[in-house]
Amino acid sequence: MPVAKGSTIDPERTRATIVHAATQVLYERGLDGIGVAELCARLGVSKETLYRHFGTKDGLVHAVLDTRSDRVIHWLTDTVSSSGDRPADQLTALFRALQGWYDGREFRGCALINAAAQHHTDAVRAIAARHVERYLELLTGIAKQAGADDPHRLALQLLILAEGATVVADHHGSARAGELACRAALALLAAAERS
Amino acid sequence: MPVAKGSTIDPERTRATIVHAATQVLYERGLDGIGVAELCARLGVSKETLYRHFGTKDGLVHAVLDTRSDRVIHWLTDTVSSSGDRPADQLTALFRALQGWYDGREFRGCALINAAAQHHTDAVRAIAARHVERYLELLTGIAKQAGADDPHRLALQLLILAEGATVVADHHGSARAGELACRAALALLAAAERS
DNA sequence: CTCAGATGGTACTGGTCGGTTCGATCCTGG
DNA sequence: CCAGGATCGAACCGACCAGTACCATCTGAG
Repeated sequence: MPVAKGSTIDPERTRATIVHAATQVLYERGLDGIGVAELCARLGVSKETLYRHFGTKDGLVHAVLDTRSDRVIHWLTDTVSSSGDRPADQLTALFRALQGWYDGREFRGCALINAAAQHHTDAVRAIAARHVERYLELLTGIAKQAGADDPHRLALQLLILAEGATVVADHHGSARAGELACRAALALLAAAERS
Repeated sequence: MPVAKGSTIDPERTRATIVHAATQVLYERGLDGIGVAELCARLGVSKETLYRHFGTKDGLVHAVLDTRSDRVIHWLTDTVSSSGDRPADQLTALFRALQGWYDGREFRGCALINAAAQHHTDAVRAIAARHVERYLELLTGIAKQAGADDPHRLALQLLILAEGATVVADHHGSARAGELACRAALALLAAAERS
């Protein structure tokens, strides 16, 4: 069956489908933990199609990481923006969302940070750095809204807590990592608001 | 020159030398970023010697990670124990040491965490988990000495800060990650001591 | 002095992996 | 109905890599 069974020919959709499916597989197995052949088999796509859309395996990896970063940032942004105006509530919602992620069976740490550890190249590290930057912007917004005297400092501390909780949840398996990071975050927030 | 230039034949020493040199190279290049052939060339060792000592490349990797974990834990333990009895001073010394590490040109994040991201196998993950566990023990000692009502909770939060600072320092390049994590740690410590 | 063991150097192997190519088949716009 | 593009499946290639084998050479103990 040269063309996807019932689906119409639509390169954009094919590409999006590949990216979406590859995101899961590459997160689960690691960037180098699966070859292009097996990857294509999993995705139900021929190698030629994959290479026509992404050029190289690295091309696919970059596309996957870019869209993953987008999805994560949007997910967290939505979580925060739909939890009211109070910074404390926003942080609680954010860390609660993270905790839910940690509790999932497929949790394997932050895909972007992991990717940078695996492919220590400028391109991948740049994607990871940009992801962290956007994460920081989100937290800076909360810190500013809280009226912290040094919102950038507070935001960076919140970022440290969020990333640290992710690492600890991954390697210590503590189901409380998100909750404990949340408590710490609220304590820092309260201190910043008092001054 | 079949035997190392001036050095005596001493398998134990040879093994230790290989582990020491490989630790740096594998940290810098990544576990899969260098082949056995090039690795041996860098170490000034023949492949046969390497395989006689470690069996497989994985064997070398495990030995490297084990000793690296030992070194890091001892380094931090010494840093803490040589900074007096007050928990606040101990934490300050610990995070100051971390900040010094972050500032080094060769800094690439935590080697153990990175390794687990690269080789997502039971063996490597177990080494990383054990490393985190020992890290936590060190911090639990400080938390207990501080008289925290829930030392395990405080220790886990300190661990989150330490690991988070390492990640942020790696991917955000902030020279302040260690300092800001330290401030947050001291705030949590003070709160725990008050109650 | 001699011999066993440790080591270096080199060549080789079997397998895997990224990437290419080709022909056949199926959609879709005109 | 037809032409062009998208896709599949499979074969293929060159490179690289982990691991093995062999031998010459060196060290150190007795």
